[in-house]
Amino acid sequence: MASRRPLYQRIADRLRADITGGELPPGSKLPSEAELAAQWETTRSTAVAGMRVLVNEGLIVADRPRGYFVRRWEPMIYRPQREFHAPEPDLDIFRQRVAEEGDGRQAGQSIEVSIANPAPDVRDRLSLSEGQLVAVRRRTRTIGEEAYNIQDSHVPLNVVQGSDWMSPEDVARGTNRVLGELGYEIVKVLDEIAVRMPTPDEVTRLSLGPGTPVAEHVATGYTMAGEPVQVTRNILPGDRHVIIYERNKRIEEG
Amino acid sequence: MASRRPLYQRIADRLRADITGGELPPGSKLPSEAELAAQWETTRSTAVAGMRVLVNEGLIVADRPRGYFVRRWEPMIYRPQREFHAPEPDLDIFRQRVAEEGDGRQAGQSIEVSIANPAPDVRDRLSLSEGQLVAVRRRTRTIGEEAYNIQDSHVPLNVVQGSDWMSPEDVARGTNRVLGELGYEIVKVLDEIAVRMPTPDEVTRLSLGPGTPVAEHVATGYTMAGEPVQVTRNILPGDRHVIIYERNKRIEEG
DNA sequence: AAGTGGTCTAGACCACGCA
DNA sequence: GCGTGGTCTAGACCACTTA
Repeated sequence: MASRRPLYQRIADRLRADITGGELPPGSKLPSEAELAAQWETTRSTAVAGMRVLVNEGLIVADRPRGYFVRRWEPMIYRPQREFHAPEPDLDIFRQRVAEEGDGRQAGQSIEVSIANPAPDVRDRLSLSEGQLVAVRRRTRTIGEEAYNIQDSHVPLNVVQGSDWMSPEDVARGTNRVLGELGYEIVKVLDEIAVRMPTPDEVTRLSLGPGTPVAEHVATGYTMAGEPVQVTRNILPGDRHVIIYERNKRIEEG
Repeated sequence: MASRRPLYQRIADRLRADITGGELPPGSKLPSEAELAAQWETTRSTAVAGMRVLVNEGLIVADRPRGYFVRRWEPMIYRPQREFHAPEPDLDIFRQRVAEEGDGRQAGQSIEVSIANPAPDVRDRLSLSEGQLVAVRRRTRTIGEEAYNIQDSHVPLNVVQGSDWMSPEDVARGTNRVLGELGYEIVKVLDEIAVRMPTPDEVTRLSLGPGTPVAEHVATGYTMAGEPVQVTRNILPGDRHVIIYERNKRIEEG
């Protein structure tokens, strides 16, 4: 019997089918909890449980007190590879996208620089000994009021102390070039991408809705000598980014 | 006042702090719902709501009727780049990992081949016209009884019809080499990685717990002539994979 | 048999934004 | 003021596993 399936899940199943099937396109309004309770001859609590399933799947959002709506999906392109070439590559895509939309929202970023004890995973990746400090460059990219992603770069303090790397402003020539000028040109990068649910801190900083996972992209930059000099952690909300790479066979085999 | 924060969230906050702070290490048992309700002088329903928060964050799992436990995190390395060189690269890592664990679980895979109408996004990426069919090679990798990831490869039917590509067995020399032998050597690959919550179908196929996001990795392979010949979609559960890339500056600029 | 989480009922009061 | 979702209470019955 299919009716062994709990009622709140059957409610969710039905609405999910309507959404993926196109009967309820992105942006459209769903029945209210009270209406659903009536339709299914149950209480509001059970209807609430059904809606919660879809919210946690990232399919719908509650816009109180207007109601539930089918979520829109408009990801931005994210290309880790480009960062080698242009100083602020995806910020360009970023601005371009907003310009295209013409909705008056401004793309921007804010930068903070500080000195800190590295987190254990950063210390590991930079092969630092206990007590060694790092400079941290924290950048938040925004569109309108909304934060789009967070990037934290970490470099051993002795490498960048007193340089432009620590300027809390946009460095036009790119911070990687600054590292090069300091004698620490990055020639190899290791990218690690993990997928997880956000921490509560990330939820507030990125104003994430429930059911929105994040990609955590950690790029470790190495010098010619094979020494790690920079660890950059990007937090990318899943509903706003697609990560893109290109690979060429001949080059990789060369 | 901090007590403006809903009670069920304060319950979740407290337990989350104990988990991330190390007081409740991975694998340890949490209080039962009844115990929590008593401790916080509320009803079980509210305690349930608190636990649901942590479950949806992927921090804990309910192992009924034993109780709630802090989730363990043991990801596998996933390297899209390796696929150019070895035929079954991460399956090796796969087997190695299981061997290391020595827990008797067998790593394996099952393969199914079929002919189908391509999904719209696959048709797009392969630049097919309406009505053109594709061959689909669907592979599920397992450890013990548990599915670890799903891979669906799509190639225009006329390219691989009658070849080994369509054999529903492990092709030792690799399916990419088969494509090469057929005159469609892949020399460039575009990787797209999206992050989202799983569909109900994926939840059952991969036996995913709640609060587990997935990475959807779509690799489109191009021939020397720049024509797309193969679209491979990998679904990677977030709790079991870390995606790794390596980039070299000199090569990329060459 | 006891204890666990899973589901469900039938209510209640609240903050919020819109008409 | 009204309808929305957000939260909460005080119960209930169930399936399942372990002791």
